[in-house]
Amino acid sequence: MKETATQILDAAEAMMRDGGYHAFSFREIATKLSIKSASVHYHFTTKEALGNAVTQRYTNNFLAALGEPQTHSDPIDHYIDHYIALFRQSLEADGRPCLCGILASESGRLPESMRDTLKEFNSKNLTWLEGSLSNRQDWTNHHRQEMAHIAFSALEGAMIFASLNQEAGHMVRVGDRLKTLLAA
Amino acid sequence: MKETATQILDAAEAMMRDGGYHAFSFREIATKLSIKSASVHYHFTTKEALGNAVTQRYTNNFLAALGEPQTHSDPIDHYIDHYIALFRQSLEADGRPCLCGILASESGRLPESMRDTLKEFNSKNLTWLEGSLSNRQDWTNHHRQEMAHIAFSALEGAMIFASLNQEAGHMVRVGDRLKTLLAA
DNA sequence: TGGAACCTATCTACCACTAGATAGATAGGT
DNA sequence: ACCTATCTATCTAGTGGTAGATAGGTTCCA
Repeated sequence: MKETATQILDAAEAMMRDGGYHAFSFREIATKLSIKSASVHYHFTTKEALGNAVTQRYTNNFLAALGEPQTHSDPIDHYIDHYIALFRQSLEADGRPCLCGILASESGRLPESMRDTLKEFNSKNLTWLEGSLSNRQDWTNHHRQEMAHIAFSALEGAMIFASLNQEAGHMVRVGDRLKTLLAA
Repeated sequence: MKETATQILDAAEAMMRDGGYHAFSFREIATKLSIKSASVHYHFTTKEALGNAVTQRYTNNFLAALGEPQTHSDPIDHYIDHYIALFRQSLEADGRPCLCGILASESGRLPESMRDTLKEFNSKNLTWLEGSLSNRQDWTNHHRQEMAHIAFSALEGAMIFASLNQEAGHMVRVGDRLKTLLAA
């Protein structure tokens, strides 16, 4: 059996990816794990602390799965496939979109500390994407940056769209088309 | 002075665009308008009703501002500029992103009726975009559809990203680059 | 005088969070 | 080997506060 703290993180992540930070409660997590909400507070003192823990774990997992783009010299398709596959997996594994996209969209009512974590997720993703485009030497730095922004935005947007329609296919099509745009 | 019902819709829309459906309350709206929460219930019986009213008004305003793309024969830049300008305005007017993007991202915990309204917003936007691409006769229907999907997803994603960073510039850059991609 | 708009007062259910207790495991000293 | 102290993880019971919602009264204008 997994550690309780891990189970709490898992449950909170699932709920946050369903409806964001404001759509879950300690009680709901407790009920799901057949413990009391006080026990959830034992592991994570405040809701903000739990939210940050979930977001940080998600970010770390995501970045770890990305790896370092600079160390390879594969063709660009390889990176883009890899990147898109991660987003796709996130959605197809349990029908829930990327945590950080969801949280970013309610950033206006999020604790400051969580906004910082989200900004880090975004900037690290962009850095990775820009790095993976570095072997497109026919592009200027500025162009690479912009294309990275487009790719990231489009994937986040597509995932949200796909989750509303419960249709991972949309995500896949946008991803494929994006790949041809970036590798063309 | 505006009608109370309209003021309620305005306040609710602002709050929903800050943090989504779960991040505002009748009491909060009442306080902002210096009335009591019971009076808000007089105008909108349930939260779901208010949420739907806000979403439907937003959708209608947005679609009305879009107009009918088929009736013109302007170059493609015109449509895209027009479309992007709407998203941009939404963000720059009050620093808040598109309502429907935010709500879509918490669709997992939204009343069914609101999900339907959101799907309508999305499909009508895509129809409009596809229509505006119809004078790209060098593209197949399928290609036009995919490019419309990409454009829509990228703009929604970019807006969410921009709102997190309080930086409308990002939105603008993605929009411009997108335009060149569609008009190229 | 009747109805629209708003009120007071209240309800039930839930929220995040805390205090205090307890069972069970672990560790250290004698 | 036993005792003591501490730690972990959970509990019960409760805090003050807020959620959405409602019944019934007041005000005011046409």
